[in-house]
Amino acid sequence: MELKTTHRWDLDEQEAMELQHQLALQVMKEDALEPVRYVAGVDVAYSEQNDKLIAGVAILEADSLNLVDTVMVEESVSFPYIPGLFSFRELPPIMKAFEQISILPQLIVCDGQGLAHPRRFGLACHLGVLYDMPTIGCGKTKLSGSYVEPDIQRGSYSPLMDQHEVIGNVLRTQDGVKPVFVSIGHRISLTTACEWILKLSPTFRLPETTRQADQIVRKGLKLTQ
DNA sequence: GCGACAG
DNA sequence: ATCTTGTCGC
Repeated sequence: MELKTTHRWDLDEQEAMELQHQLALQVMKEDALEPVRYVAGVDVAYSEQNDKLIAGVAILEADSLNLVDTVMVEESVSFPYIPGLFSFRELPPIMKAFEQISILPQLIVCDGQGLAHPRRFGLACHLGVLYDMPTIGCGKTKLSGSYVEPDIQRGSYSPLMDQHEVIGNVLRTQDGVKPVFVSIGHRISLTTACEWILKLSPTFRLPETTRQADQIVRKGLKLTQ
């Protein structure tokens, strides 16, 4: 995949936050998707043994959820883990992985937040804006916002609020299972994003895109150790 | 000062 | 995220 904009990664904490404020203005919150034939899932694992990040991309056929392509990339850590600046640590290896995919997806599901971020610019927004592609953030825990527990049935959800602003949905993907935190990344509406996460999670708590990407990086982690 | 804090 | 064993439940 080709970048529309050049982007510096050698920033300090202050510069990174300022860049987030600037890029957040480019986030498109409405549906602007092509028909989705392929969906991508991304995940990153960390090896503290050699201080390396392993990024994995899984491409799934949207209707069957069959895995049609996988890519794995290993890279040295170049940015510390700071809540709120997550993308500056994980995006370099992720984008390196996307350079190697053989099938272009029309939608990307990220492991982490999108708009549900202190500066409204989580990893999913960052990736979406840089590639100008539809993205969804689907996190296992929340970063910011408050919510009431959604009903126990699959498909139930409640808004994730920051003051009076809806920044995402807390969505139950399986009966009686801990909900996930869904927020838009770029070029998609929150409603459509939740529909996709439900469609991608027919059997387990997390969407198949994330589960497949997670398998890829876990295997890579075993080879490194 | 205290609690919260994506992976 | 990763470090880690067993254990409860479908």
